[in-house]
Amino acid sequence: MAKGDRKWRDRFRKHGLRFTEPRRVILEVLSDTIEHLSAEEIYMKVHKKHPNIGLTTVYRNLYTLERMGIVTKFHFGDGCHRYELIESNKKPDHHHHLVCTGCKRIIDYDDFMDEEIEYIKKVEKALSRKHSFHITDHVIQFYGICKKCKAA
Amino acid sequence: MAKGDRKWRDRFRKHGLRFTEPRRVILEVLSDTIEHLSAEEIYMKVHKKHPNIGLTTVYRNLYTLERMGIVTKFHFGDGCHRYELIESNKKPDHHHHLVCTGCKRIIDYDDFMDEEIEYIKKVEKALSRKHSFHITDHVIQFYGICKKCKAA
DNA sequence: TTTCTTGTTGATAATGATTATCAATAATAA
DNA sequence: TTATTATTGATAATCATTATCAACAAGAAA
Ligand SMILES: [Mn+2]
Ligand SMILES: [Mn+2]
Ligand SMILES: [Zn+2]
Ligand SMILES: [Zn+2]
Repeated sequence: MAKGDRKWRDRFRKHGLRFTEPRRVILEVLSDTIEHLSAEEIYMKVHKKHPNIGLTTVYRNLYTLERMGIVTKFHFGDGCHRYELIESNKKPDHHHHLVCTGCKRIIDYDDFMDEEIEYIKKVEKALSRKHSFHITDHVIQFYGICKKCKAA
Repeated sequence: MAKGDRKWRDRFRKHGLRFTEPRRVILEVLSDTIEHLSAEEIYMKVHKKHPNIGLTTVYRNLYTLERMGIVTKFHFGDGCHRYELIESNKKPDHHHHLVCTGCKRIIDYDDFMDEEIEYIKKVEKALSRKHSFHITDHVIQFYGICKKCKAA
């Protein structure tokens, strides 16, 4: 087992789960990309090097990874869910999205997070108080037209 | 034709479309609710008084209404889309959402819009500049546990 | 090691939401 | 009236996602 895999192994173990080959490969695919892949797309990448791993297994494990807090599932308005590693060395940790309604490109950003975090904290506090609502998460997405689509 | 319907009629006409009975009924259902209904749920309400109107027609017209800028389609994480009149006398005009992950309740809010609008404007401007991205819309949703679910 | 228990997988079938087809019908224009 | 075009409802089809289930593999117990 590769060195870095030890960490994953332990993490799965803590949940009473096993660190299997399909899981390793799925995590590899997610770690290697900057994109926001759908289950199908992840499956295709997995399939190239490991044609024996099935689509069902991909779906199942994405759900597992979600429950473990390793990946997040998004919905950007095309007909499917898209997955992203929560901690990746290819992306900012917590970030929001710009979604181009033209070409469906998704842009990660975290460069105005100071203001955003401040705002979010404020709103969360006020909303929690007013509606007795315990906020655990949020989704912030801006839709519009990207550079390339504007030019075209 | 009822008085208020004249306005709708004209609005459809401007798009080269006709103000039909199914469309009238769908708009009626959307106007009368405070909820965030799915196509299926809208169909059920429509069906009660007009059993001849089909589900396909509901879907088709929701799409039409969306393109006309009369309704918005949301996705709150359960398996379907939910529709809301953009201008309603039962709801704040532009608003954001609190989504309870326990009971799936959706709470509209617009009571911190001053801060939010200010923040959104700022971020939009900065993002537009930095990524040459023309922002036309946004989605802001807070997820968490509502009052009732907390108590239970 | 052998056995036992339990998590995991892949193939397949099933589901559920949404769309495409298409012939019949209704509204508008000519 | 006639011609044109929009709309509808029934039906079948699609697409993403889940449920089933028997075969398999990892880890624990003996
Ligand atoms: Mn992202
Ligand atoms: Mn709402
Ligand atoms: Zn684009
Ligand atoms: Zn709740």
